[in-house]
Amino acid sequence: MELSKAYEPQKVEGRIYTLWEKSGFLNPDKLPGKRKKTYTIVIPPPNITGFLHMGHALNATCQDILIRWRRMQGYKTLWLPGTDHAGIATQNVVEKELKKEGKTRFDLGREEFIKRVWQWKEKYGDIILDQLKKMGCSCDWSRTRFTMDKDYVRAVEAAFQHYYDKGWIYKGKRVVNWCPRCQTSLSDLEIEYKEEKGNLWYIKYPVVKNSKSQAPNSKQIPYSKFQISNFITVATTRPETILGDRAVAVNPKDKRYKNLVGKTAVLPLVDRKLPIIADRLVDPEFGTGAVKITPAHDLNDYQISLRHGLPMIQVIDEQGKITKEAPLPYQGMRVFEARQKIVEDLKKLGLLEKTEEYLHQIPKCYRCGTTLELIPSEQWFLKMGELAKTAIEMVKSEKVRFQPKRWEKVYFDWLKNIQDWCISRQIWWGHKIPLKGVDDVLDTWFSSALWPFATLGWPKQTKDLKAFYPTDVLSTARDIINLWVTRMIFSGMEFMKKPPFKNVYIHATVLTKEGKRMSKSLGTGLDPLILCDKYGADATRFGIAWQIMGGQDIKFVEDNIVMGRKFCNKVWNATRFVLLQISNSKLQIPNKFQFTNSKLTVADKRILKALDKTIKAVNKDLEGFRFGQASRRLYGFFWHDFCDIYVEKSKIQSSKSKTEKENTQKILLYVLLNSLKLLHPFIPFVTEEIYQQLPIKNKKKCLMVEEWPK
RNA sequence: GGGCACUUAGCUCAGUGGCAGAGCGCUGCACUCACAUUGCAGAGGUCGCUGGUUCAAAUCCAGCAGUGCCCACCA
Repeated sequence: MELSKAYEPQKVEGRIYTLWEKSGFLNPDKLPGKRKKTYTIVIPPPNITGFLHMGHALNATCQDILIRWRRMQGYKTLWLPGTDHAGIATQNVVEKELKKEGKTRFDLGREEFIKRVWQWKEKYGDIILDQLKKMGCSCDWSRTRFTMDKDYVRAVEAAFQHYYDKGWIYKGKRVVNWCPRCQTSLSDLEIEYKEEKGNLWYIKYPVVKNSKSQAPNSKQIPYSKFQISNFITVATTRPETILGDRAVAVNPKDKRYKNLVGKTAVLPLVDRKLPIIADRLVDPEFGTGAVKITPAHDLNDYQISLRHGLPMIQVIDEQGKITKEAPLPYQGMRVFEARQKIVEDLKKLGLLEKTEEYLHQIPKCYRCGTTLELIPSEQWFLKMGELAKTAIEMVKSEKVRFQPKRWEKVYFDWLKNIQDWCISRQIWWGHKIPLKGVDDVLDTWFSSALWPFATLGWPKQTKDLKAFYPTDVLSTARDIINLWVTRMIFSGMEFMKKPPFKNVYIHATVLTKEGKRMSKSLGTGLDPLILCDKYGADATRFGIAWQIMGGQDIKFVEDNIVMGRKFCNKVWNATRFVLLQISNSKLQIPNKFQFTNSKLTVADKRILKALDKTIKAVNKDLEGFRFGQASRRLYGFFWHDFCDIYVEKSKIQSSKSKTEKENTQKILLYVLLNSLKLLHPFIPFVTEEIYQQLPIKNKKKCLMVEEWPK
């Protein structure tokens, strides 16, 4: 047999992936041998709008290394793939398409629009899964799931019903984050804050003259029907919301305003009476120490309003426009427009004391970037009390372990201050809330929360569910610890009475060389498939794995992929050398014991010992999710111990006896074969290709199902 | 405002108490040799700064400076 002079991944990868698919070994039920213990990973389902980015590539590499390693160790391994319908994200993409045709989703109507989304899904939804194949991922494609499959819909309905029957789902009018563009409420976790320059406006509110007192300086002012005595100044970043004001609040300990508490202020432009109240939430250090209270459009103010029994007035609607509750001149104006006019009007009345520049965090929709409004709205909520308690307990008792451990803190901090989960969304693409007369759909994460067991057939008690639940590892990004991981944990406990996984591996974030976030919109993204084309999928995987050190973020440099490519070529060529040394007739793979009684040279003993040490160390590394250490160890062993030292020494044969020469040949083949096995989880294509071409007798059908070295 | 990380060679990073390391890049030499995607040799570092603990500190402790990320109701 003949290997080309250099390894050419383009000629190999497609063919080898087909070999794996045809072998059936991606499916745990078709793996050879008796396999009692299972090892399961469910993939974090990428959005159907998604394309593979470096984060996916890294996560896919980690998961595939683990799965291939365990598969070779004799586990019944399942890596279950799938995609998420990603409510808002997908709806937005399809809406953008419609926009090109000059249409909105309302032109089509709900039913027609959803049809459109399904068409889109059928056409593009699986692209990202094909990209995972290019990376060499050994998922069981026969079990691919989608969060809106018929069976999955049943799981979502069953889960909803369960919570409903328990009385944990309720309807409530709350001030929620609202995206005027997506026309839906959003949960706290779906907000992104962006720092923007704004102003802090200081506005003078007249104070009504106490009817009993005879203050000499009281007067009637032209713009108010009330007699006023003096003014109280409040500071605000959003003057347009004054239209919805219901009170002015100060801190109860603030001496400056002691006399004013209990009196009444007048809301400029509206001429509404506002009680002046005291509440501990008011920070006397900020602004003037007096704050306007707008219960309908601010979360703090809403809290305060509950304590003081203040009613809401909604002055901003779902479109982000001023409502009819406001005075006529402002009605129908967009928020920003109204802001400018109100500031002008206040200035004219001499009620604008001053304006300061102010840098603050503006809430944005994490899907479309539109500035969010806070508006009161009827929504469905899921009570979090018991569920949160269970979730905390699972991690505290170490039934679920975070890896690295420090991410526990993010998890606990969120759960300890948790609010009830707003599970309704006013979009069209998603799971309809299974109640009569409700058009809302469920938050995407409600269905994602069921992923580890709904994909295995729940609520039916399937064979798969019994065999593969709970899973072993969840490997995911840190930014969805609370959006997703937390919710899977309490859902798993609620419906399966067991946590959905034993380990949560929070992988590194891939940054640019400059330490910035990789993002498509900023043009700082890097397409892993381009790297695969340029250097090969193995090189890309190895280069990525090389950089995964202790969960530290990775400033990505291509240099490591170059290293990966060189390494694959080295493995290829070392094989060529070994094959030249051994005879052409098919050889039996030497077993370890054959060496123990033979006459071994110092070099022989050294390489065998080094191999042994490497096997043990790599196992330990992988058990601890230390992918970088494992790849460096394998690299060092193969390139230096094996190629530079042992192979080079083997070339000097003149002084050797016949036995020694035979030993050398056996050891070359033995070490090579074991190296291929050890390297296979990291660089599966090249090692499989070589294995397929090795002229040895007792071969398995694929290296993928060879026995892991012991 | 709170939290979590990070700072070591030109670049990207290992090393967590005992002679400063890797990959990439760079310099020189070597292609009838498995591999020039190679081999051999080499240059390159006050381990962010200041103190402390120790026989011994890149490593442990304290403080400072800088960078990044996350959370948060300061209007």
